[in-house]
Amino acid sequence: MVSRNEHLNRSHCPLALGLDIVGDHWTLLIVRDLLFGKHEFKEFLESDEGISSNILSDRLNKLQAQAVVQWIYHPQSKKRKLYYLTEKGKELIHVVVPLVRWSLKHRTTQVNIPAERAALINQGPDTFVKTTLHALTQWESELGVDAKAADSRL
Amino acid sequence: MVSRNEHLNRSHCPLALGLDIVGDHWTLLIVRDLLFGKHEFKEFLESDEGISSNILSDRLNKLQAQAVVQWIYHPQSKKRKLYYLTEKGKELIHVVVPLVRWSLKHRTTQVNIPAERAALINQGPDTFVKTTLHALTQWESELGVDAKAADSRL
DNA sequence: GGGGTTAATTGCATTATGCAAGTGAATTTT
DNA sequence: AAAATTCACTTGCATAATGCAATTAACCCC
Repeated sequence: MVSRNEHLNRSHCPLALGLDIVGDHWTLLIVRDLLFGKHEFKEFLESDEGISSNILSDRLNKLQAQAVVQWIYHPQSKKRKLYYLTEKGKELIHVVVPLVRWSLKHRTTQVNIPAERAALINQGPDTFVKTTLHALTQWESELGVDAKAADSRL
Repeated sequence: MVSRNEHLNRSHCPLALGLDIVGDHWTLLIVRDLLFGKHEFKEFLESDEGISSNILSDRLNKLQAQAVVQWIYHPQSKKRKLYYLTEKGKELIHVVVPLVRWSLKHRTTQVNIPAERAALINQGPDTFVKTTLHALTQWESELGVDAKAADSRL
């Protein structure tokens, strides 16, 4: 497994602790996919970002270790895993949305957002957050998952 | 200079673009110091995080290239530089604060925050943002700096 | 039981980071 | 005005993380 030093010299500043979890190029992109309804390894791999499978595997492990992500087996197949965000993970939406808003406001290059999502963003950040989280809760109840439960595997 | 690939395969998702700028271990910690009134190379070096001088130098250059940071000479000395946040840079406070809040809410380890800052945080995020930004504007007017101006060096 | 899927893991080249030491210009001290 | 010190970097080098392609192992489907 690829290992990331979480830097022993680090202060105990909460920002530094947060950055130990999400302060890299890939982690929040995976969280974004999870927020927007992707659940499988293959789906993350095939997203436009072009993440490679070893990095994806490493980040999913680290997110599990931080209780941001959990998974269950696909109900129809033991070889497929369905990853999902815990409550802690879902709350990262409050970090992701401001970063997206900052990026949109100050970008110098072209950006592409799915039309449906752009429409939702235009209804304001609060509606966007509420709608996005509601869709996840919906998925959880269909799959019989409890995102609040502690992971017995940890 | 240390160089960071901004990953040519990247999608044009605004989150990915934002992460190309702030998606690493150090950048937001430097922004935090700038938000809280630090201005000199030496001050960043001496912060509790223990950043090394080559990385600090590299990140300050990248932040300047992204128009997040600018600098002027210290009014009393040509060998000292005073770094400061542009408007674009100051708006990163809307990313930093939610990440700190997330971290405080979900931390498993002890954190240390300066007493004065903890008191300010407890007045709520909006007051915290307002007070922090007001202090920066204050500094700017004392130094005769215009954070809104485009940097002619770019 | 052969072929295809899915979720990884492995090997290896490239890139980034961490640390110590060094540089050079600008100030301060003597 | 010479020497020492401060400040903002740079350089060299060992170590760690990343990117990419290829491979593996378990599972499912027929």
